[in-house]
Amino acid sequence: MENLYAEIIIDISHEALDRVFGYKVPFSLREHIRVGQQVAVPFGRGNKERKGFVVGLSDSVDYDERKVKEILRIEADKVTAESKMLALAYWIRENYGSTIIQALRTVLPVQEKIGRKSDRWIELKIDPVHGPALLDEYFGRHYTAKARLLAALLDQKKISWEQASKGLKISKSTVDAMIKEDVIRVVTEYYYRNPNPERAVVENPVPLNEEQQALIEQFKEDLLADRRQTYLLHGVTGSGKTEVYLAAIEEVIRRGQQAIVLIPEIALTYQTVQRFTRRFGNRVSILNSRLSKGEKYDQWLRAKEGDVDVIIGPRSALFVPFPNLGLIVIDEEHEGSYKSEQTPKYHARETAIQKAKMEHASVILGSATPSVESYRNALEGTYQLWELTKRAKDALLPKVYIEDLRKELQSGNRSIFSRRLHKLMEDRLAKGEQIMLFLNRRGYAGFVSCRSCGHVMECPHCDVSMTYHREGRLKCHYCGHEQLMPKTCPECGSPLIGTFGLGTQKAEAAIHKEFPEARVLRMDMDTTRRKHSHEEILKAFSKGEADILLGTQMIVKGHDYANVTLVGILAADLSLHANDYRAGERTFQLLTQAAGRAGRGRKSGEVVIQTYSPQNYSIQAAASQDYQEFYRQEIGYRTLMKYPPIWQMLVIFLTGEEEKKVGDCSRKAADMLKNKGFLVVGPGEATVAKVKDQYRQVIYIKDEEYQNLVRAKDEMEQWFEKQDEKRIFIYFDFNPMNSY
DNA sequence: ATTCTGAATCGA
DNA sequence: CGATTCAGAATA
Repeated sequence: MENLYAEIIIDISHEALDRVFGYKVPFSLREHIRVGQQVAVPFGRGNKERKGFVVGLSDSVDYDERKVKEILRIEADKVTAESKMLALAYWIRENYGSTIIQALRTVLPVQEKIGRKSDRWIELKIDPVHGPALLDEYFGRHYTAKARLLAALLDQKKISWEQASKGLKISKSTVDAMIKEDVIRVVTEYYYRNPNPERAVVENPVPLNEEQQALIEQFKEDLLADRRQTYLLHGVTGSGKTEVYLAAIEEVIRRGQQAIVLIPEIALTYQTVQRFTRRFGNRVSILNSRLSKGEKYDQWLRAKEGDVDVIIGPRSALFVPFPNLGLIVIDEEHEGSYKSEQTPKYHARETAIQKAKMEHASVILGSATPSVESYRNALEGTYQLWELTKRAKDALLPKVYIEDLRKELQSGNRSIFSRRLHKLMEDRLAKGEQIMLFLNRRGYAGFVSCRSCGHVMECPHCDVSMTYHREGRLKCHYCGHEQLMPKTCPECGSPLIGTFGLGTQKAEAAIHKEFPEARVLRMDMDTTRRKHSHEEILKAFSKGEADILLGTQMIVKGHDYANVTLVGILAADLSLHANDYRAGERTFQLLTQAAGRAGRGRKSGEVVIQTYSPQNYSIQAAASQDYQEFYRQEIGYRTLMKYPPIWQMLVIFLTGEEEKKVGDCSRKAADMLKNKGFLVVGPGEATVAKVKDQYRQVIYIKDEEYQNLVRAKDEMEQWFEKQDEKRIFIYFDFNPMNSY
């Protein structure tokens, strides 16, 4: 018989090992080995045992046959990657830059098989007709334990092991004896761990309005005509996007297919799951990092075995192995959390579209403020544009004021509240209506500096200012370094050293000072550290336990409060001055969403946006709730500056301990790339030029074609290999979501 | 990532 | 000159 060989990817993430190795399949594994399985193999000079993925099987090997080693065994407790997952992993590696093993780990977020949970039941094996006779016999012989169990079984048919041992005090030997007598039997029922806490009470769907119905009709038509495409569902807050998702998923389930629903963050899981469970019952589950290993594995298995139709989760839930995927929904598709922060830095939206293409499924992207990329794709016809223009019920758009903080300062108002916001807050507090205050806390809130000499306290390992925390401690957000706040300035010795900028704690203090009667709930990193504190705070607020909810971006998402009639955005600019090309887009999205929180009930709402740049188009467009106008301006800027989505951009990020080496290497790399004809910007220092004592340089490459950037990445990798700089590390990020 | 190898360095 | 250290190569 011919030999069988396997192509194997070794589970070590290193460029030099980023290729297949041929191994002999021993005779004993011949029948069992499959592509995608994880195996143990001897590797390296010491034949150290390593894990690997089988990515191919063949009857020949492209290597000196005498040197080919044998596979040791198949790893039975590891999950197998299906071939479609392997294909997706290769696509991710190609398009985002990583080793294949990193890509494989990405598409297999659940790797470990965990033992199944089960219940043991004791059942009667004999015909109950003979029960009373046997019971008499037991009593006659004073077999009290046996009699107790038999009596209970005659009464209940089926008793759990738990109840038998704890409640009836039956020992295992009694059970064993009765099994031997063929009187009873023990059955083991396996069940899935279920992390969905919702009771499956299915309600009738809310009837769709005309707009929604038209979209679903088109979706049905496309399914019938075997057209699969990506739809961009653009609908203002409160226009009923979720109803469209639900109806589309229902169509897909009706055809025996399954759906994946991606949400931007875990905090939104609870409310989403609630709505989906009300529609689809217990065939809805969740998959996210908060689940235990066992729960994760069970959800993965349920999906694979067809026990659920819908899986809800963040980015990584994209990789659930449904047997017949019909639809992927990406809610709030503009959110930055859909881009992975670790290598491979894949974008869940693009990857979902690729996955859908491979599996012949549809994709629905939903947002009130679509990403510029997606909206452009929709306008160009790459995606199908779906618009929802009517707000559900009779809710009105809120009235929005822009307040110029420069003018406030000129007229002597040094408070964090503009006069208008102050007046409106007084009004709402008097009427007993609720207020949300939103602090766009990105950037320099809470830094410590000296009023005499201007010295700013910086982290000794990173090139950033340290943030003030309670109890006089200074913390670095980049490396976690902590030190005590000095009493005097370390530069000039002046005692006038203190915190500046606007943080949530400071804002809370200001509210207490100006509105001493108001009850305030603060929601930020500090107050939501505990597991469910997030939900608790929001629940308390919705129950009316506070008048004012003060918080960072986390308060603007998803929640509806009928009694909130005033939303204040204390400093709209902070996100505007981030140094990346998405700053305007992010500001528009944040402001639009924050404004959308006002007046979700009967009462109409008002929104006050406080800013130092009242003329900025992102702020203006957000105030008038005019997405098209924002898009028109933004796309003009992107075109002018050759930024995505008009052009494509690759960030090459180099770090190392020796400042000069990193600089030299970056310069040489940039020169090399320029010589190859790429449009190179840089190299330059990263925004934060040093983190954890590692110096950071960035090079930007722009091109009209994404594939050329992939080529640039490949060129860079090859070139870097030759440089032999062991102490420098490079990372790639395509069309980045954050600044460098 | 880990191991093995051979060259470079060290100490007597 | 043997022992020790270290960078480099190879991994099937």
